[in-house]
Amino acid sequence: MSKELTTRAADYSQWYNDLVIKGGLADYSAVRGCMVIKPYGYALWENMRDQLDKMFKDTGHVNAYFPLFIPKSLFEAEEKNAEGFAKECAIVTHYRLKTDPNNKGKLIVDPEAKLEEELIVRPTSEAIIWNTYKGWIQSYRDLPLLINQWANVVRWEMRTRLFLRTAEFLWQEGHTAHATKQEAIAETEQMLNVYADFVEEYMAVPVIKGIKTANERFAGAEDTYCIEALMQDGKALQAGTSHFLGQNFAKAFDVQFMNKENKLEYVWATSWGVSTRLIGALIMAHSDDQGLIMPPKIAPLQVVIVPIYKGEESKPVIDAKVEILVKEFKALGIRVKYDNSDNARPGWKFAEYELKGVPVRIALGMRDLENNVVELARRDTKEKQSVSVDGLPETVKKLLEEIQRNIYNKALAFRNENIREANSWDEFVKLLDEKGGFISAHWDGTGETEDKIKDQTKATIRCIPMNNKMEEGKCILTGMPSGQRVLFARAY
RNA sequence: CGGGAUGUAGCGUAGCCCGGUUAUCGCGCCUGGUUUGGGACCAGGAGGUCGCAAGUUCGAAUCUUGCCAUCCCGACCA
Repeated sequence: MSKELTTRAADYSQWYNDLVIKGGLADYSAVRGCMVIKPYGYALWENMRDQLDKMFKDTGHVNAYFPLFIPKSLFEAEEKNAEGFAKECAIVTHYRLKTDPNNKGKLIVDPEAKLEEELIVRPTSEAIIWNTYKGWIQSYRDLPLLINQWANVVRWEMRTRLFLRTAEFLWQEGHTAHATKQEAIAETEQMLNVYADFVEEYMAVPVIKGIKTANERFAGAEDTYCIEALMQDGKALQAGTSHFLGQNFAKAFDVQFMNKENKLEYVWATSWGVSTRLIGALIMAHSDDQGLIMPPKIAPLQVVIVPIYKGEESKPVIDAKVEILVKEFKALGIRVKYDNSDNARPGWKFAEYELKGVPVRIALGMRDLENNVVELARRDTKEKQSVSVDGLPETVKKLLEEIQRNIYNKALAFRNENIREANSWDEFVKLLDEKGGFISAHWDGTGETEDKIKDQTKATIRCIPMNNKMEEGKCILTGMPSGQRVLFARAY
């Protein structure tokens, strides 16, 4: 099997596709715009999901599950939200097939099985959830309601890309209800921080926390908070969003509660989500021309051990030694695989596990055993060293931590090098075309100007950074006064 | 959804323009052997709805039409 990878310099998009496919994360499917997540990719998602799930629960949330289908009348209740998603909805109109009388063996939609009311396949679940919450919330004592669901959603995208934008994808969506505006805003901010902590600490991808402009805001939200990451090609990627929904959904679905003063009030809402898109961010933030680079904390496999044997008699000796090591690794909670399969030689295995991004590789043969050492190779720097077998699990544990730090620091340095200030339109355009990355610039605060900049350069305002420095200046396009810089970038 | 490209064994491909024996080659796979410190070698072998469906023809991988999927560019997009 040819495992030649396209290089980043030759064709960045193709490089990305090659990593996803040849790295065994996902496959194309027979369904337009939908992909198959393969076991290796799904194991990565499971590790991400499990950690996030723990963090959600640590902040007081519980999981539930709501239906895939949403009656059209519910879907349209919150107008802005419905409008925002209308163009990308899949709709169920019938509930039965029948044999084609004119073409035996083929099926057609039974025209007599038309639904009274069409069902929308959820692009997000606010509608069905708020319709349900109406029945669950009567008093301030029922609040806050802090629920998350792990689910699939469907958005009928015109153009899809593996993990980054597919018609169906996996995600989690948190939907909370609160008695006060302040509490809902605090929740929105808290979950943004949870996302940022997760992405930085576990995925080793540095993010910028910020607030979206009105143009980029979630349909139906009062405010959308986001974390933005930078990819190696200089394009930004929205890695997660957290929305303060105000009372928009409470009013649309008539969700009121009795407060302590015995007065009816509409509840305050938030929603927040991250998706399998994060896997795309992970790939594009760290990987190189040899393949994927997995951050140890969420890598499906942290360590692979490859035996190097000469003749049949040495194999059992190495197997026996490794068996002990594997037990020790597992005792320390290290995800390890011993690949003693006989159908590939060591060199082939080395290349294969580099492609898959396994953080640490251990090779050992008789020569090593005699000297009580192994060859320890790290994926991020490709460095190899000979280390003692004594205390090896601890050595590896420390190395995994070091790799996690290193790839984060590398991504952070790259991100920081690629935030540049622009003080004129010419400079802005030049930076965008020649360097990419985030461009920090003044903007007059209007949607019109933002649209014009987007039309002319394809750059959008990624966010207004949190705790942004206030600074008088002039909008790079219109010259109108501006009180702070915002971050522009071309984005995925 | 518009423009461009692609689809032949698990992967990568030749053949297609100009229709005509048994569809080419490499990798991988299976068997046996030799091997194993950076993508091993020898010998033998298996594997094909030529993306799908109609049509033209004595005859279609090759020509025509429709459809499906993928990639790139655009439009679109929390």
